[in-house]
Amino acid sequence: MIYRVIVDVQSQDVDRIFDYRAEGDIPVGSRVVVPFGKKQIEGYVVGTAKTTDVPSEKLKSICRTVDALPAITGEMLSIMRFMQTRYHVTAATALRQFLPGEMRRGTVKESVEQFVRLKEGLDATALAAEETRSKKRAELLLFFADGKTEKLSEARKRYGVSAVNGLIEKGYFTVTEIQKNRVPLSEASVAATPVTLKPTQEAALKKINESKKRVQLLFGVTGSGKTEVYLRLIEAALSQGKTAIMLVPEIALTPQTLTRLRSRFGERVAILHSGLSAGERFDEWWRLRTGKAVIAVGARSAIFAPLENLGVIVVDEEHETSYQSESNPRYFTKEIALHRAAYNGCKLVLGSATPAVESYLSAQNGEYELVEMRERVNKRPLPKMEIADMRKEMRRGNHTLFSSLLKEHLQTTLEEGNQAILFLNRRGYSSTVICRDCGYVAKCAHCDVSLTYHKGENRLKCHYCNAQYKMPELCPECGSPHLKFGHVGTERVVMELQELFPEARILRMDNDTTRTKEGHYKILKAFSEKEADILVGTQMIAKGHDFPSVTLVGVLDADMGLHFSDYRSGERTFQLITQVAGRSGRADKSGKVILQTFTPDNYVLDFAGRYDYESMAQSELSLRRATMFPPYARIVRVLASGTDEKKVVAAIKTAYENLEKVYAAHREEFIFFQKMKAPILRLQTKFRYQILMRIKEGNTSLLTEIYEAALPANTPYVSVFVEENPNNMT
DNA sequence: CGCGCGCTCGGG
DNA sequence: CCGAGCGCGCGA
Repeated sequence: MIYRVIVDVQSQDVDRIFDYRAEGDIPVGSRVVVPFGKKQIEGYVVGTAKTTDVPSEKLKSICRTVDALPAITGEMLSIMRFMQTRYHVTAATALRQFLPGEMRRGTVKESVEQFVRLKEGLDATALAAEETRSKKRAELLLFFADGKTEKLSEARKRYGVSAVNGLIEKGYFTVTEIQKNRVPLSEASVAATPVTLKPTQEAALKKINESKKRVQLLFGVTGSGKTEVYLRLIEAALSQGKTAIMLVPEIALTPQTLTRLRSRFGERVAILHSGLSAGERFDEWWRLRTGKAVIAVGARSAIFAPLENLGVIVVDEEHETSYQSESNPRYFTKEIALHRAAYNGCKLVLGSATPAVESYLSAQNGEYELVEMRERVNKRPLPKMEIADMRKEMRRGNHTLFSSLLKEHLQTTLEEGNQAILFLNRRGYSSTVICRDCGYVAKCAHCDVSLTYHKGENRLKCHYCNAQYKMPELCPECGSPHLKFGHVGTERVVMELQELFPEARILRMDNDTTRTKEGHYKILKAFSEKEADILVGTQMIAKGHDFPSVTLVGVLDADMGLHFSDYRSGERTFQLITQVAGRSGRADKSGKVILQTFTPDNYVLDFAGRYDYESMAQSELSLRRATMFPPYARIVRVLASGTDEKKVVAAIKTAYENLEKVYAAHREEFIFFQKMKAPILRLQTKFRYQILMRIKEGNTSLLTEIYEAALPANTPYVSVFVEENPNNMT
């Protein structure tokens, strides 16, 4: 029998099928070891054949299969083909998404922790004296002289692998294995609390179930109880013997979400996300692949969960940009979800309080079913928003970060024993350090960006590559001591806030305070247990947390982002404000939101202040239709990046020459076509040049031509790739 | 003249 | 991606 094999090498050069022969019967989807060139490598059987064009002297035999059960299902092969044509990634790259990394590396043993100790009755001191040839061995023996037990990995780290293994071989040590418990959050398996559905939830469920459409856009205001609708849909799928995937954006992967699922579905839920240890990830994957778990929950990559017979796919907070992968393989999670839904004949449910306008348009077109939930579960009105005009504040002589309106409300909130959240989308103390005398700006040595001052550590940090520098006392250019700080960050907000309210207990939550494992969770827990009065944070505090005592939300710079030239900035600002506002007045207390801005009459703020999503969407869509931006056009960016600027320029030139031919042949399909430096020329020591295009929407063959023109410009020194509607244009 | 590195090519 | 084969440039 001839087996058709994809070798597990992520390179365009070997992205084709290789034929092998083998005795016996190897199921399609099996991982196999095959001879390839001089070496043996892993591959995937993607098909069989009776004959082959390969001359028989070249044809080699499969060495062996790797797993007891084929790792790759028929559906995965179908997704693989989809990804190959849609995103022009290699088959191996696509297939890798389906397997936990530790499975490919064969390091799955991690669940077992090995320990060593000296064998009983041995005299370590005497043995050490005999080890005259190796100092390491002698030290090692003395370390264990008191009979202590240590992790094998730790002993190897301290005394070297060869010394430890040598003495184990000599029989001086006993090695024991302890099985680690790896079911994450297993303690949360509480019995389900039956919830009665509110009429709006009931109606939404009914509409989804009766709809003939594949994609359901569940548009529900914050607090309308979308999660319960998801749970019911999942429940219904399970009762039909089917499986389910629920995706949440990275940041919303809070223990709350997981606990809720676990408490309803217990051990049938498997969690797939980056926070798990290698062993945990493998175990969860295996439980799904073998059918022990039937619900996969996780961020973007969980769309590749090894489930068969899907009954529903849920994408929560569907507007979140984290559903778009920004590194290889670059894919759109919702497109893959749609492919899976179609393959399984099940529904794809996209949920949001502020859908992406693209999705909203699809709903208006009738492509998606629009399911609305306009009422909050607690029947409370959405918190009232007030706009604080910071220009007036300035004129009145208030040069602080806080408007008088916000100060007043903070005061009363604190007096009433309630909590407040202040939102500012910039971390650190100050985002720029400028010399008043010569205009010098502190810049990163590896990136073309200015450095952010972090007062706590008294250091300058690059937010793009994490490089750190010490804060100069004098200007490095002219020696002036007059260094001033530019834009304010969260760290400075906390300091000024503390001066204003010396009694208040303030917590800060941003990338700096959540760096440690579980730091994120700890801060949220502390705040929800009322260990603090005010929470100051960036983006990450905006998502789906439920703090019953929060009655005030302040957005310190509501117009930030509106000044970026990104075509989505208006929509994003609206989404962010709506989401932060949703943190206020969740339980029985009514809430208040204050938007501080220098542009109070901006239409986006006006729509946001009135929670008028439809008007925002209509106005955004007509603007984008007029200016030919997504969803009416597609932005395609070809980026070349590498450390050698000359080579990068050469590569972008090659790509440009190829693309010019495509442009010439389809001029009427292009709205824009230009070669240029990337907005940030250098990032993490790599130079970046780009070709920016905008093409009319809906021409997939043109898109293919663009990929095929651009990708051959790749070299070993310059990576050239294609991005569609990129989230950030740095 | 010899070696080393960098580029090209093939892998079933 | 990785190793083999080969050509060219530099150093002894």
